[in-house]
Amino acid sequence: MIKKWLRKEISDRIPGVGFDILMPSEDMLGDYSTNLAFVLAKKKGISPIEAGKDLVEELLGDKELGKKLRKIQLVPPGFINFYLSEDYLRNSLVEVVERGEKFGNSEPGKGVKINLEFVSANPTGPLTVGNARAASFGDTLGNILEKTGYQVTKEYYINDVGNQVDKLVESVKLRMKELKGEKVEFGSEMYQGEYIKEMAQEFLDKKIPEGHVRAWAINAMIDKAKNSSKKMGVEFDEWFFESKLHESGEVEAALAELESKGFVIEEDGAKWLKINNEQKAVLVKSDGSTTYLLNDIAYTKNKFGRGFTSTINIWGADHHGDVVRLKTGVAALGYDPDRLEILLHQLVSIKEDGEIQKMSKRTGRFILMDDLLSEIGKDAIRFFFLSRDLNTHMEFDIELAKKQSKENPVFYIQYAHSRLNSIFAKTTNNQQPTTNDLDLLKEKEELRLLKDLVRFPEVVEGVAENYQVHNLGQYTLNLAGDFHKFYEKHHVIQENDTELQSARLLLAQGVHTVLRICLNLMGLSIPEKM
RNA sequence: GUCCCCGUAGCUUAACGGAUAAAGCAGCAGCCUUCGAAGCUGUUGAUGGGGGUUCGAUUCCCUCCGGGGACACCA
Repeated sequence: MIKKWLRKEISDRIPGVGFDILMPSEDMLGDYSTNLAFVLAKKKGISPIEAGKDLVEELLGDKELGKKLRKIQLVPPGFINFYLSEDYLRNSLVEVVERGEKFGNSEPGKGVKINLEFVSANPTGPLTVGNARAASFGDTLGNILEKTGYQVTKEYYINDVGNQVDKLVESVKLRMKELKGEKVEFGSEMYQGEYIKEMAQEFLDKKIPEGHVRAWAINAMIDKAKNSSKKMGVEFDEWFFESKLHESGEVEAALAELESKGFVIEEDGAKWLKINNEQKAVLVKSDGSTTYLLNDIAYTKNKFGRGFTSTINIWGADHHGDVVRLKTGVAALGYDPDRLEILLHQLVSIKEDGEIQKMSKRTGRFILMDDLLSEIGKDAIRFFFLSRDLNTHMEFDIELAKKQSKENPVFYIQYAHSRLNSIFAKTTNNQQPTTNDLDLLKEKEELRLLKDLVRFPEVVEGVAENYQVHNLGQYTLNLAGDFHKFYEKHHVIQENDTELQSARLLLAQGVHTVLRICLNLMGLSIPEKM
């Protein structure tokens, strides 16, 4: 990890100064650089060039540094640029190939248990595009956290209690009556989707007694969710039922604890959680039933009780108002609210006839994850979501998405991987790459690829810290692009130069390895041929 | 009314407060007699408006404009 190493080398020499290690976009400007001279200049009241001079001279005098760096330069307006030595880059390639799929594994998360909760859609309808966004993101974030040493449990919370499920059950029962020929009023507050009718028909065929419709309906919805998730390439470790919290008395216990600690006020026959001087939120309704808030507080306590160091919840942005409430509740129970991290993703809306429509399970207006999967495919969907920031607002135009799926950059990445396979398949003259002739790797495109590979562990650790999962997608695209450029210009297979072929084969293996790791982290398939 | 998010090239998106704002698609001009043209090369083209902080602002602050979302005894 060059970045950390540089930071240490610098701060050891100049303690007490805050600075950044940057990665310039232009090769000319170095592989890494620092703005330290600007910071120092300000502190001392001198020019950045003046301020950086001593440090650069000191660094240049250090022979140890010279093993990794070939050049250190102080350039106007005051950046200090570092250039990696070619030998260092070549030697790193050996590590990539030797570690294989484990390359980039690290341990900042060692011993930390994370509960990563995502999708958690109400079991009242099929999963939709919005859920696909959370699924793609959550699954990949989990994979990356695991690669950096965290122990991750991917969890799906099922709200199998409350108004919404009651309505679902009611809707199914009504449709069943309707199918039996009874005249029913099917109000607009009922769930309108076709799947309700299908369930009703199925339950009639199976002669499910009315008293069991509830359990059957919930189970059917969960099965649907499991199925869709699986097709998206997401396997949850834990499906957690809200009803469990009620049955075990954990909800009541949480309430009692909040009350005893003085955070609960009673008003209008309901019980409220004090948020601050102006705000309060209902915990127990006047009819005695509990709200999602109290349930969620009990749920979070339950997670901590299960030994998780922290919990990361991925929610749609429409729940942003709930963040403060839940954190307040959790803090009231005496937990550090920072142990509860809530990531919000902006909503995915549907564009229909040029109009933006809000998706709603109740009205039956939504794009299903399953439809998307069959029309566009898992890889294109996942990469579509993974290459965008969570804060990006998306208007999903399914026609456009279908058109664009053929041009989805994911194929660009997979193609690079297939091309590598072709190369390996052609080198049947059983030549195994050796590490002897790596000096032969000196073309611009080769060095570019080496730098990409060296940077990979930093990208992974970066995402594990800042949750900017799309950085990985961007990195992978970049790596694939650099490989395509190399491929056009230089040949791996060299009939008359076995040393060069050997060196390039090793480079090809390095790229192949990292591409596979990236594709796996993002849950994308790895076609050997295309 | 209060709060959150967004506004970057014709379109979809990038850019820890850093250097000449980066890609893909679309457009234009080229490249298949050597590992796969799902590729490569060249080219046109952008930070919504106005202030401020800073050595330096797409990024932070204020304001205006435009868009999305939340402000329930629904979850």
